[in-house]
Amino acid sequence: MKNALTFLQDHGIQPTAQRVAIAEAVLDNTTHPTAEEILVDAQKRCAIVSRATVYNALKLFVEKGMLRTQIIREGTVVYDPNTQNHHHFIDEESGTIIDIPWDWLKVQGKQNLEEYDIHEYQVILRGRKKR
Amino acid sequence: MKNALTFLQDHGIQPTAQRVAIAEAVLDNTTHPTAEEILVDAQKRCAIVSRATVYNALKLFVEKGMLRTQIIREGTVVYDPNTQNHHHFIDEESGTIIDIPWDWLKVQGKQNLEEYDIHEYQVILRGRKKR
DNA sequence: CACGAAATTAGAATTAATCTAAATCTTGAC
DNA sequence: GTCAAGATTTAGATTAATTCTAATTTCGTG
Repeated sequence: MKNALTFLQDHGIQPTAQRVAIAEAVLDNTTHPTAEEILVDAQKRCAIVSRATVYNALKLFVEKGMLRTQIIREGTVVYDPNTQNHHHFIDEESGTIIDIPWDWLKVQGKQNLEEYDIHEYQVILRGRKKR
Repeated sequence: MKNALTFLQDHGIQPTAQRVAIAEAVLDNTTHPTAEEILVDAQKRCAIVSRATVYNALKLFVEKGMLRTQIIREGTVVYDPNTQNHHHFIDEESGTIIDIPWDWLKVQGKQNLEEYDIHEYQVILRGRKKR
């Protein structure tokens, strides 16, 4: 369990009651929540938090490298506390987004892309999770 | 240059003046346009086309397998007339989305995903195009 | 404690997309 | 050819995600 207060400080972010609540709502959350979901969760954590503050804080957290956004769901941005390289699997039945460890997959053939300066990449997989 | 009328018929779609204009606007378009961009283009092609009709027609075209949607751009769906498997490169400077041929890249290690039933996947790359 | 900067806020504004219900075409049966 | 049934189109209302605005509150420092 990450300590939200320490985490904010480590990223050079002035901690406030609202930011701590928002950080707590997102830092250990592996479900790839939307801003709206984070708002609901943060409001449960005692602080008075407005929608605008959630959007402001998430934008700041991303700028400071504490979180990343992922463009994976139609119509809405999701937030990802996993800032390491990784891939994503999307369950087509439930919409659940699951992290896939970076070293599970290898992408070969990037020498074909010499016209491109690649900053980052990931594999996006869609299907169903077995059980 | 694909013939829009024939293309509609081949996909079991009743052709109308509006649908032909919309199909022409999207079928040879490799820029991954949004519905709004397709509306503007279709309206130039002489037919009277409303926004609702563009959304209706694009939804139908996707259902019939004539187009695919891609979730690549923040906040909006883009349409892709390339229904073959392929990857995407996104130029971070301009936002331009470029198709990368399927066989330029190989993804290895899918045996690590035996818990998952994979229907499709693609590599999404971000960076800058050199010139 | 006072002051200026930073943070928060409610609500308005914007944008993409969907919905609604009425108007307008087609098409096939006769 | 005529007409009803069904398909298509439409303007505008609605919804949802996000950003903006401008006023208020809180904070850190001297």
